[in-house]
Amino acid sequence: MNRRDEARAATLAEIKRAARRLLVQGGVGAIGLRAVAREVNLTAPALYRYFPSHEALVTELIADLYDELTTALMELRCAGEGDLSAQLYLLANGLRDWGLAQPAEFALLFGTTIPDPDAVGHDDTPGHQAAMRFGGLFKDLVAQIWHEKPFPYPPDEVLGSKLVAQLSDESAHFHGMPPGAIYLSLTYWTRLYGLICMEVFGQLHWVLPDAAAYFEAQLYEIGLAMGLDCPAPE
Amino acid sequence: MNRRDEARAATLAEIKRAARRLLVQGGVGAIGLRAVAREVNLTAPALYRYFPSHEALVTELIADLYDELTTALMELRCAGEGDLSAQLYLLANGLRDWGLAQPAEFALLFGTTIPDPDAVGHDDTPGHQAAMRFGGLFKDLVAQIWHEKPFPYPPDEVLGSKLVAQLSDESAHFHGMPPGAIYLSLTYWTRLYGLICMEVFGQLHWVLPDAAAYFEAQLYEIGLAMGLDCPAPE
DNA sequence: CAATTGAGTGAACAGCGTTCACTGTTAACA
DNA sequence: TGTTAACAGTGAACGCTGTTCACTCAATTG
Repeated sequence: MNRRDEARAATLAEIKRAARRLLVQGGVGAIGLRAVAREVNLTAPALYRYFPSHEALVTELIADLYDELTTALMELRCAGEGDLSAQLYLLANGLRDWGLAQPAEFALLFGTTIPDPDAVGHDDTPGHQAAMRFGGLFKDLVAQIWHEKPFPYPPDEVLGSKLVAQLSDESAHFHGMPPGAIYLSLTYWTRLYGLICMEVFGQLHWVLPDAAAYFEAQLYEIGLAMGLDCPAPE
Repeated sequence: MNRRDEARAATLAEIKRAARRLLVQGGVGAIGLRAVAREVNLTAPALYRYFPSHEALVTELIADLYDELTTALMELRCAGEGDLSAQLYLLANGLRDWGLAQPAEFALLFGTTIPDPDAVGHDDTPGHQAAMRFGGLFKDLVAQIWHEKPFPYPPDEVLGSKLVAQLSDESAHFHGMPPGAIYLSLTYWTRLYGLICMEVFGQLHWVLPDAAAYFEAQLYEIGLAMGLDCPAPE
C-alpha cells in the first residue's frame, strides 16, 4: 500500500461521504459534481480520477446504501434472537423507520427505477448484487419461519400453472419452500414493501394522515397469517 | 374570444402536446424547455408567456395526465355495467395496463414524490384535486360493492382505537362504510397500488420474471375477499 | 388613428456534466 | 541515485440547462 494509494483511498472515501451528505440534505439533485468537489476541496474534473462519470458516482452510492441498509437490518434481526415473530417485526419496522428517517436515500434505492428493456443481461452490477442480498434478508427469514412451523398455503390448482411454474423456479432462493408457500410469502413481502414505499413517498397521506397505526395493523395481520405469535396492536 | 386568444389557446395546447410527446419518448428528463420550444417552432423564452417556470409546465402536465387517466378508467368501468366484479377487474387491470404501456407517465404521477414537510396546507393545487378525483374512483367502486353486499370486516377492537379514529374520519369519502370495512378496502387498494407500482418500476423482476400471473392471482384473491363472483385464474 | 397590450426573439447569465492540455508530485526502474 | 513514467489535480473550454432582460412587431383597445 503506497502512500499515494492511501491518499487515494482516503480521498475516495471522503468523496463518498460528501456525496452522501449532500444527498441527505438536498436529495438526489443535490449530488452535483461541482458541489461534491467543493465539499472535499477539489475541482469537478478531479472527480473523474475516481469515477468515470457522474452517474457512476451515484450508482456506487446506491450500492453502498444497499449494503449499509442490509447489514443494518441484519443486525436488527439478530437483536431478536430466537423469536421469529420479533425478527419479522424488527425487520419490517426497521425498513420502514429507515425509509421515513432518510426519504432521499430510500427514494434513491426503491423509487422510480424504470427498467431499461434493453438492459436485460447485466445482472452482475454491484447494485444488482446488493439488491439481491437485500432481498435475501426477507427470503431467509420467511423460509426459516416456514420450516420451523409451516403455515397453510393454497394448493397449486388455485394459483394457475403459469404462476406455479414461476414460483417453482424461485424455490431454491426460498430454501425449498413449495410454490403455494412462496406465493403467500411473496404476497406479504409485496404488501409490506408497497406499504412502506407508499408511505415514504407520500402516496398514503391522501387517505391516512398517520400511517403508523395502519402499518402496525397490517404487520400484525401478516404475522398472524404466517402462524406467528404476534402482539395485538394497541 | 379574440383571434389572439385563440392563437394563444392553440399554442398552449400544442406546447402541452409536444411536452407529452417528449415525455413518452424520453422520460421526464426529455422535457426540456428548448426541446419543447423546438417542437412547436418557438424559442425557449417564449414558453414563459405560457408557464411561469419549467416546473409549472411539468406540474400542469401531471394534472392533465391525472385527469386523462381518471376519465379513461371511468369509461373503462362503465364498460362493465352492472357487474361490480367485472368493474373491479377492469379498473385494476386498466391502471396496470396504463402503467405498463406508459411507464414514463406513470412514474411522473406515482413515482418518488417525496412530500415536502413544509407544504402542508396547499391542498388546493390542481394536481392535488386531480389526485383526489383519481382516488375517488376506487373509493366509489368499493363503497358500491359493500353497500350492495356487505363483506365481513374486522371489529374495531382488533384494529386499535387510533386506527379506528382515522378510518372513521374517512367514512364520508367511503359513503358511510364502517371503519373495519374501510380498513379492508384500504388494504386491497394499497395491495393493488403497491403491486402495480412495483411491477412498473421493475422492483418485482428480481423475484418474478413475469408479474402478470401473480397480479391476476392477487386480484382474484381480493375479489373473493370482497364477496364478488370472480373468475378463477387459468 | 394613437396608445397599449402581448407574443416572440436573441443575447446573456449561472450552473450543469464532461473533455483536454497542462502542472506538479510520487512511484518505479536502470 | 538519477531518469522516466504514472498519476492527482487544475483551469479553461464546450455544449447543455433553466431563466432574465431589452427589444421588435403585430393585434387589440379607446
